[in-house]
Amino acid sequence: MTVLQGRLADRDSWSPVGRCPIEKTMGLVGTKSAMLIMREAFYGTTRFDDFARRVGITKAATSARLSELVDAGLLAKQPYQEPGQRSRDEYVLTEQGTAFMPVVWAMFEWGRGYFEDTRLRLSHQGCGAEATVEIRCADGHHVPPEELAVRVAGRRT
Amino acid sequence: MTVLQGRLADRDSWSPVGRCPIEKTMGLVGTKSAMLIMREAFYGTTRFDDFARRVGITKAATSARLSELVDAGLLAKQPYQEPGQRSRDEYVLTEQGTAFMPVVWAMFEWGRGYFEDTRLRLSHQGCGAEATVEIRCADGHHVPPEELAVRVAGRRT
DNA sequence: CAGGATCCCTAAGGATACTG
DNA sequence: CAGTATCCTTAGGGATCCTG
Repeated sequence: MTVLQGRLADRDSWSPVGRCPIEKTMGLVGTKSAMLIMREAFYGTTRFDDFARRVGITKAATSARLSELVDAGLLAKQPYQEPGQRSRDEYVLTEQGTAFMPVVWAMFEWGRGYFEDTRLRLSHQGCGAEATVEIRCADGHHVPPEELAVRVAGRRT
Repeated sequence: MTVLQGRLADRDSWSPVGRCPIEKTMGLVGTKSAMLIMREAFYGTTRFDDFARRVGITKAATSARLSELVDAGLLAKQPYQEPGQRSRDEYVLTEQGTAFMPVVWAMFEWGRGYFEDTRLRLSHQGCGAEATVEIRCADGHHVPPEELAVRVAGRRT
C-alpha cells in the first residue's frame, strides 16, 4: 500500500482532483464497439463497411461509433477517391488515437492471460521478441503494482 | 504498418483466432463502474458502502458490479468481523485483479493527456520518478506503435 | 453497514429496409 | 460502398424504500 493510496482511500469521492481521467475516458470510448473499432483502425482498416463487418456490428452502430470517435479526435475522416467513383471518406488514426493504443493492448494482454489464449502474442516486429504492456518509471525501472503511486500536483503524497 | 497488420486487414471478421481477447475483456469488465471499482480496489477500498460512495453509483449498481467482479475472479469476497458486530464481507483484489491494473492505468494516462489534466501523475514510489504505461519487448526495447505486431501461434506473421 | 426489491429512464446495439 | 431511418430488446444505472 503506497502512501497516496492510503490518503486517497480516506475520502468521499474522487474529489481531490475532480472527476478522474479513467471515468472521463470510459465516458468517451467505454463501449465494446468503440474499443474494437480502435483495434481495427490500428490493424489498418479504414472503410466503413470493413469496420462494420470486422467488428461485427450493424451499420447503424458503426455510423454512431465512428462519428463519436471522429468528434473525440481519435479518428480523422479523410476523403479519398477511386477511379470512376465518387469521393468517399475513410477513417484513420490520429495522434490521439494512436496514443490510445496502450489501453487496447493492455486489454488484449490481460484477456489473453485470463482466457488462456495461447495462440496470440504481441511481438516487437523486427527484433521478433514478445512484447507486453508494462508500467515503467522515467529512471527505467519496472514498476510493480505495489510500488505504483498516484500523485496530486504539488502535494508530497 | 506491420506484416501482421496487413494480413489481419484482409479478412471478414476476427476469425483467425475466434473472438478477440479485447472483446471478451470488454464483455467482462467493460463498464465505467466496473473500471472505477477496480481503481478503488487498488486504492485500498474494501467496503461496500465505500465503493458505492467513492465511485458515485447506487448500492444496487455497486452490488451488481461487485458480484460480477467476484464471479469473474478479479475481486475476492472475504469475511471480516469488527468487535461487537456481526461478520461482514470485504472485497479485495485477487492476482487476476491486480494483473488488470495496467488497463486501468493506461486509461488514466491517456485521459490525463487527452483532458490535459496536469495535476495528476503516476509515479514510482521510492525512486520518485514519473511512471508511464508502455509497451516493451522481452529484449528490453521500447516498442512504438508502428513496430508492434500481433502474432497468431505457429504462423510467421 | 451491507445489501435486496421495485420502478423508471437512457444508451448500446441487433434486424430490416431504404437511399445516393 | 457508405450510409440513414425505424423498430425493438437488453443492460447499465438512478431513485426510493425496506431489511437484517
